[in-house]
Amino acid sequence: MPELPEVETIVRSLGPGLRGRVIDRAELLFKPLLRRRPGGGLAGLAGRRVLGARRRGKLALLAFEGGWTLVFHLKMTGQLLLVDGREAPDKHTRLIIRFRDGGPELRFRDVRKFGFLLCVSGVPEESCPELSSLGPEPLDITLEDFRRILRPRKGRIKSLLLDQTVIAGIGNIYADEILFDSRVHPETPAAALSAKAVARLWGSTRKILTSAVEAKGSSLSDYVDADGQPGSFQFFHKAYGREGERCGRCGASIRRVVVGGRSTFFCPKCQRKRRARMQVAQKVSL
DNA sequence: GCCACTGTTAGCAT
DNA sequence: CATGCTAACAGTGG
Repeated sequence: MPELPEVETIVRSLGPGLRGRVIDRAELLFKPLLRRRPGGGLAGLAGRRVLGARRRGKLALLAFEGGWTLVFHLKMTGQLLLVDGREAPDKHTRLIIRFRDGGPELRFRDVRKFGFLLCVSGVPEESCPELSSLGPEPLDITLEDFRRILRPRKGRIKSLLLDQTVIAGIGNIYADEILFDSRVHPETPAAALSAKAVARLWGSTRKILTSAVEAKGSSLSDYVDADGQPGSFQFFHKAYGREGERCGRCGASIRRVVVGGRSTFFCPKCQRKRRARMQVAQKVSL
């Protein structure tokens, strides 16, 4: 489930262990992993020093001296791990990068083989569409801009939160948690959201993603950080994966439906489609 | 064994 | 263009 909080955690746990080290060689064990190599291929990595690791959307970027960058997408089951080279790699290891100091090596593991790697020379935002097509970062965008990107959209809000060209880094788990927190029904057309609902959605996005980063992400099956440590945000999920359990706010039973082909968990009572109207009616009757 | 399901998204159909 | 569905892969659980 590497979404924004998981990729952020991976990148943070990678930086201190990689910065300043010089590559000896890279061994590509699964050729299709390397989707493009405008920079000339992985052989050219030998002798290059790591400058740092950063994140954009769900992509992890490793920057090297000389303007080279490795861009990883972990998709569903990808892992970036720092491990002792004496440990034998398993059959899911797709790439190994060794360093001249003989210290821990960087391995990319990916059970389902959906992940990919790009090797780029120059500014990656300028040369790869995988980066330039991404929408704004959800933790950087202002409420005003958030309104602006949702207003013209006809689609269902959940599908839009998952659309990386609209906003980058949110996946299925955090979309459900954000919608639950903001009490917005996942199937609400974006254009139909009230100004208040959009403001709550923006606030919940910041709140959920920030606390998920603090908890080092959600570990449900494969995700661990570069040191092999799981995150703990799964213990704080209030909607995702909780079908049939009690809603922590109102006690109703959490439901599972399919929205845009994705499992969607929500509270049918807290997250109503025409909530604003109902509330007015209730207030009046009081 | 078979079928349904899984965190993502590119690519195709509508 | 926007939106919706499926396949790509491997593993797991019923």
